[in-house]
Amino acid sequence: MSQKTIPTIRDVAREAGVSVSTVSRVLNDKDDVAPETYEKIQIVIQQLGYTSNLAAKSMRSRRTNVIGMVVPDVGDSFTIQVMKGVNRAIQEFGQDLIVYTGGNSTITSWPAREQQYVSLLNGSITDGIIVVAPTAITFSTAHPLVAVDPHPEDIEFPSIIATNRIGSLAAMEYLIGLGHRRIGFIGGRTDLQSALRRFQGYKDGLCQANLPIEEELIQPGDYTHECGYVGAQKLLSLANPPTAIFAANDQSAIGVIHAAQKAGLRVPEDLSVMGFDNIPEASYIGGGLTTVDQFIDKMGYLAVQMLVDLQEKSPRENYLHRVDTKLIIRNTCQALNPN
Amino acid sequence: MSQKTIPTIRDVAREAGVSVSTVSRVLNDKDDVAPETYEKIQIVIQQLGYTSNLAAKSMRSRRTNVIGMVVPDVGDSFTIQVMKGVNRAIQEFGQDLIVYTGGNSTITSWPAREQQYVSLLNGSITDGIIVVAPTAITFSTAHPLVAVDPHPEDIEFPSIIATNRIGSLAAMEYLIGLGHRRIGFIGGRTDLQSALRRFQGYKDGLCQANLPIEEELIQPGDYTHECGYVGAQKLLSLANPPTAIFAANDQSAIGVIHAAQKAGLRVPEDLSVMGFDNIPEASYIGGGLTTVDQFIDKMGYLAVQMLVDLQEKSPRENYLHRVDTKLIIRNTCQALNPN
DNA sequence: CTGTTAGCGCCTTCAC
DNA sequence: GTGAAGGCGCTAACAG
Repeated sequence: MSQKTIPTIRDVAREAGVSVSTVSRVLNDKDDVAPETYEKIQIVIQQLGYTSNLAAKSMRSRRTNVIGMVVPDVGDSFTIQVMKGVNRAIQEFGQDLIVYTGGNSTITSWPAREQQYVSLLNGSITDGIIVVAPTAITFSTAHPLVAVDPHPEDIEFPSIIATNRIGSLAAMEYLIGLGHRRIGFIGGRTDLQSALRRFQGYKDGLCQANLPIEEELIQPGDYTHECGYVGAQKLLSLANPPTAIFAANDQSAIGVIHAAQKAGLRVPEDLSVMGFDNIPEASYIGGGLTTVDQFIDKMGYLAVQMLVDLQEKSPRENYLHRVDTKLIIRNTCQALNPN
Repeated sequence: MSQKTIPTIRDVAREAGVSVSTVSRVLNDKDDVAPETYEKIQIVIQQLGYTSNLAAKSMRSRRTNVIGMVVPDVGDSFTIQVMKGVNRAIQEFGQDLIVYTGGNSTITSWPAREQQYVSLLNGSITDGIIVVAPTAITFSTAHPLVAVDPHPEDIEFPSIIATNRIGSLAAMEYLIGLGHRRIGFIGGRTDLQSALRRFQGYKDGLCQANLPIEEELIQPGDYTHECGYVGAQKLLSLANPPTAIFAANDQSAIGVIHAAQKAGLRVPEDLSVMGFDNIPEASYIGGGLTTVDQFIDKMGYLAVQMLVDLQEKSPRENYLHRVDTKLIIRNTCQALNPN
């Protein structure tokens, strides 16, 4: 808050005794500027503390080297993981990053606002944009766009998706391999693709082993700690309770563990618990939560990479990028002891 | 990616058979526009999927209702906590949020880039800005700016700081109250104000109890898990090892616990461990990490509140806002058993 | 090498 | 109530 008035390119020009365009040239390393002129202008820029106005700049020029990101909520753990990967990538690629989120929850629905934010940023401030968990089915933008974990099936933009079903299936195979036959499931937010596919993996896993899908073993959820806690309580109070519980994400798996502890059950001796996500906390829970890593941060990293690719080259064929999942075996699952 | 060409205000005007200025008026709910004209324009906007260009818009008008945030790293846990609070606040205040971080680590130093980002955003795209853990000592901006946990002492802008020293002192009083006399310390990043003040609290705590400050009990650190691990190993291999270790943040406290486990020590039976921050993971570590909550998210929330205040009213007196810390007693500290 | 001339898309006077 | 003109700060031709 030193100077109350922000210097413009014109101030620099006047001070340096040159024209605005010359200043613009040194600003963008364009054309050839006489070394002395260059020097002089640099000095003036320095002493005036001049910074080019992003708004004005991006209105005229093509490349801004700023990548945009539209997220539903900067506090969400999935989003945060993605951001970490994105952060890593922008440093590597020498880009700047703008994360946009709207708190202005007026009339419009989220899909509509999503689209609004995209066209707000992309092509004006940013020259490429990442949308996290988009629910909109189409975006109107002239600049590259990459979606991370999109909700709709029939999207028409490049996107990065996790192999949720496969990871979930692997988890089930592991549990079944340990001898578990009654496996409870805590669902995720049904409005998210990821949750649906994890659920599918659960069912496929049972099917594959010729085990029945029992309604009473399936609890709805919403990816929160609480739903895991509540769901587990219900499952554990069943006449014939499950010997293992598979939660659609780590957050709810933690809830399950807490519910088990509350009920006096030991994990994994009395109950095996499987999560999904491998969030940072996971390695600390009850000696290490067995879970499925879906490398969320890698998704963010890849998104940036795709964007940069898209900017350089023209659209490639490979529009859908799958990120592998991996079963992380820790200490919350154990073989069913035959009693 | 439906339409390849983005509609401008002019397209809307032409389509609706009015002038640009009229469209601008309905866009901003300015003046009086004939209801029918208003209606018609709204419809055209809808069907064209028009969104006003942020860059152009913010270049002309005063209020954008967008709050900016400049952060060193969107992946950093402190930053994330702050963002959570900010996110909560913007929803409440009906603002949008732009988080800016630069990966373009070219020539310039971080303080310089910090300043650059601020003037880049503020006044052009945003009409108020939050800088997290700024290291710059001054900013040139005409619009409100609030700093969260600033590094320098002699800042001249409104800021929100945690009462690090007091919280740290409380932690020490607690440990000493439990009977500990040899208390190890794992330091934090010395370039951060917070770390310095936590260290001060450690020393003050010892002083206050007439205990000596012993160099060998103090390990340098950098707020990482690893430094906690390494530091603890050194402390525990001392001829006369400490009975308690106070780490400058939770992350390193977790490292301490891991080192203790590795060394076959039980926490808290054989070693008490105290953290600082109360990050989400904290409640899961070893039955719950005893730590000091500095309500980081609250700092973010307050920052937004101050900003909005600053925008409405003129500068107030209360430029420095302290956020309380609170000792969170969990299960990693216990009374020294006299053996 | 450098200055001049046009705008980018939008908002804001000022007329009508 | 509405349109026309001017300009925000900047970059991209085009002249010199």
